[in-house]
Amino acid sequence: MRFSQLFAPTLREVSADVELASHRLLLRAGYIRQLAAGVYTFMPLGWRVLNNVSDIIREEMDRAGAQELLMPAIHPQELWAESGREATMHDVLLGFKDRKGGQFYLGPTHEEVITDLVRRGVRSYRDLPLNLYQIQMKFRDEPRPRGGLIRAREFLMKDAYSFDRDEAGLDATYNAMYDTYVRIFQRCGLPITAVDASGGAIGGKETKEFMLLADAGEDSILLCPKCGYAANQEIADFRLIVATPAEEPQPMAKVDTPDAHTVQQVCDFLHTMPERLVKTLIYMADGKPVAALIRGDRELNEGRFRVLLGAARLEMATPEQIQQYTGGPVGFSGPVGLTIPMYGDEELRGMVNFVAGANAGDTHLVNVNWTDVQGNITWARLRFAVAGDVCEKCGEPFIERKGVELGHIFKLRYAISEPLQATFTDEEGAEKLIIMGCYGIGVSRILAAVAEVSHDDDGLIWPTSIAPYHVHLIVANAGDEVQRGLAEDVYSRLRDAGIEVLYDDRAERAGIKFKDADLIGVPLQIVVGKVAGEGRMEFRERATKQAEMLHVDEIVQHVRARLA
RNA sequence: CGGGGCGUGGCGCAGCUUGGCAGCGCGUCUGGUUUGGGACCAGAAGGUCGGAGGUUCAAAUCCUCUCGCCCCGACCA
Repeated sequence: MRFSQLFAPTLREVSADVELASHRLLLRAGYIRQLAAGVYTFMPLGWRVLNNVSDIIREEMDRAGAQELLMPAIHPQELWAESGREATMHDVLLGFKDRKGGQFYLGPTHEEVITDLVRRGVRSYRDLPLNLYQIQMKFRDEPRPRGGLIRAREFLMKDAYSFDRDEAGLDATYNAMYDTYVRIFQRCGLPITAVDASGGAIGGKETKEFMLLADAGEDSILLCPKCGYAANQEIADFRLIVATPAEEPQPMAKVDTPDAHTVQQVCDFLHTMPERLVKTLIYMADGKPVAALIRGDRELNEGRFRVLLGAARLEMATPEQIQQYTGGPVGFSGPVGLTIPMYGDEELRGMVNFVAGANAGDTHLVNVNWTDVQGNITWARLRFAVAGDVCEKCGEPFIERKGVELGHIFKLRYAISEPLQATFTDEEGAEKLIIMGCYGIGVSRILAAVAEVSHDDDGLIWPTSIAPYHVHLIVANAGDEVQRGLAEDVYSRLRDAGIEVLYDDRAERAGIKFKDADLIGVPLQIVVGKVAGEGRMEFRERATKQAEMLHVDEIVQHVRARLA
């Protein structure tokens, strides 16, 4: 490709509020342009990288026996109603009505469509197993798109869905996908950490997320430096260490705490610390009120709480509901005198003389002890693990890191096949539900992820496997006949050898071309300049900036050796 | 959803507090000098100041509404 014909408008500067390095550099180097919040164009360079990533994914998926297809992005509302996910995923669904008034959604994911397809096409155990995938734009109305391609509303995704006869079949497919994912990320040059994760709204335990550890990430990951255990904070197990109380219980007392409805306000007012306070959160679990008790400085793990309750829906109570069930306003709830079911975080059992709400306006209780609480409390692990908590397996303190989720493999089991009644007939003639798995990769997010981990002050640095071109050839002075002639010669020799080369033939000053080359980040650079008369040129590596002089006759061989 | 910020030639920004001919840098075009790390000189083109309404002799500037974008936080009591 001749740079003079390439549509890659590079930018010297971008808006000051573009913060992430990946976002800024992809914009500056002309890979992407934003059209609307979380909606981007992939320009020729960006699209080439995306296609290289897609090719790697295809090769590895096909190797694992999966088959590619392409499903519609437009989904009839009825299908989403049938699976029950129109309600649970309502907030992220983007859609429209057609001229007859029919409601459609733009696919945020394709379990419904693929399961509908398979239930119509699969009758017998002889038709299984199946593993079908596609690479396609997904549409999600993210409440807050951010960080460029890291969280977009329209993004390219590889999604695969497996259909097996039984658990053993699903296990085999799941394990094969795990290995496939490891290979894919490795080939993209991404250091990935596979972590235990939660199945989100669908539930289920066997699921792994493939995370890039980076500050730009939105998920919190807990890592054990000793045994290698790694998990999303949503699910991380930890060993509880309860300090034995050194204080004698004091008599409970009521105190006025006007206008103090947050933990911090109460602490400021009473001159105490959040860890001396029991916070009482009122939730509605499938319509019934429950209370979660947690230390003032901790965060409730809602997912864990929901699973503990066995509830399908869990939401915070409204101020009106809190008044109704606790007798007090928001911000003054406490375990003393509460009559709704209470669930306490295990960590609280060792607390003495703590502070809690009095279930009355502008009032808290001090020196509360568990003997003051009449109702029954179910003790359980309710809070999130944090850095410093110790590993369940080996007792080593966790390290906490941010992670960007690039892939997710997940045993769906019957979560979709049951509501959609996707069944098959087994050897004995019995009708059984198909057991499913799903496996996603954020393809466009990989573009950002690689940019995030692989760049320097001058620009991007692509790994050869997904770089838009292999070689960036520059003619320092395009007006010089000798230089020009040699550059053209090198250009055709490289192309004849099947090497993808971006040839900067523009009549620009050399400095501009060097800057653009470093920005764009093609891994190998060749500069034809002053010594062109001797048939020699500079060969250099973008990542290290190391350069050597080579003769035109050895250039193809040399490039090949570097690409191998 | 809550809070904050920003919308001004293609891009990045100043001007707004205190209303009075719309500016700067980059880019673009023309001519010349340059030519290995985002050159220099001279000249030129290019903007209904996001949109609507209002106040005023006069609005980019003040007021109201609205749309868009960015950031922080999201029912944490």
